[in-house]
Amino acid sequence: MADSVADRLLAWYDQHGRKNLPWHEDRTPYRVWVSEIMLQQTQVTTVIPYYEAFMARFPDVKSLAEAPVDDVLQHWSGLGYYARARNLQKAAKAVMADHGGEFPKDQEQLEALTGIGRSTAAAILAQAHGIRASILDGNVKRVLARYHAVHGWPGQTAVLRALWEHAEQHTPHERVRDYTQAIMDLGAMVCTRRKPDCEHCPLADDCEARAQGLTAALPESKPKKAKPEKETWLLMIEDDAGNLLMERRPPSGIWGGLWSLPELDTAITLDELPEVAERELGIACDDAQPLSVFRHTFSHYHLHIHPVRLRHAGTAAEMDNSDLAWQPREDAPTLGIPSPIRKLLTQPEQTTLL
DNA sequence: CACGCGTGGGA
DNA sequence: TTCCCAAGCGT
Repeated sequence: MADSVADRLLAWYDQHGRKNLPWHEDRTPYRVWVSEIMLQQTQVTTVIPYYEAFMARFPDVKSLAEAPVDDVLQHWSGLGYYARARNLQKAAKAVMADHGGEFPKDQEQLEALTGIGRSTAAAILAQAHGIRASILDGNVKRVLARYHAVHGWPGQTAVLRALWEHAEQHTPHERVRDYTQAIMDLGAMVCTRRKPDCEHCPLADDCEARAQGLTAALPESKPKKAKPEKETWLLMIEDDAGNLLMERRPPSGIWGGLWSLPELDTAITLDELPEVAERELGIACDDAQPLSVFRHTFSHYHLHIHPVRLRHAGTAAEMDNSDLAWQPREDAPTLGIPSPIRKLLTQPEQTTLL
């Protein structure tokens, strides 16, 4: 009989595993936690520079808890899934208020923190404390779905239950920290979604998917729907000094909590625009000019964006509305701004024409 | 439970 | 150009 899955993964990890990622040094619960949240649905190479900057600005839970939310969102700007950033700070405040500034070493209490689910809680326990806990991220799901030839899409309850069961069965009692990293690394480096490198896989000998010729077919993926087309109108209101009017988006929905251009979700004529802007925003403007329409693709839909330029005569006064702010067009470094909007502001001529 | 939530890179 | 995906979680 071959060595256990854990033994083979650990031996492979010693030879080939990733050990020099930024969050591998000084594995405090805080540093592990921030890395795990950033890495949710986000690739390692994307995360690295964000992680470095975030840690420099917010070196510990206390600094994160006490920071202005716009400061946190600014450091998340471009990473996507912005609820993660808001939840991160909410959890940091809870750690300060309810746990004396120390992360609980308990799965249940970790999961009670906003944004920490079963897998992230386990990762913190295993990586920061070496406590035996099982993770099940996309990499592990793929490895286990193939090794055990689990059919069905991982969103299905029965499939998820089976995968969690396998994950817990394989988790060793020793070297949990390395094992957790090892099985993720195998999924990321060998047992990849496309073109898996089975020749160099330590689990190939008794991999069920390999034996049955199902490697490419597993894990199965959810049947997808066509992306709907949506439309929106964005107001680029500029004053005489070249400042643009920005508006904070509502906390839920796309780009929640970030700063963007004032938005209208219904078409209106250019003639009506100044009146609507005055009524909705309290800003007097004129000279409405349509710019080139462009299309931005999100995960679940396409968005046709109609930018309209408006002029605000005079220089902007202080706003009494905290969800509106005048910002220089070139750089708005203290605010979290979504990438497509940032692009529109800084290089409007380079946006794709329709 | 199904869906909403972003972005940049690769095929 | 277009599609798909990558260290999930909240609702």
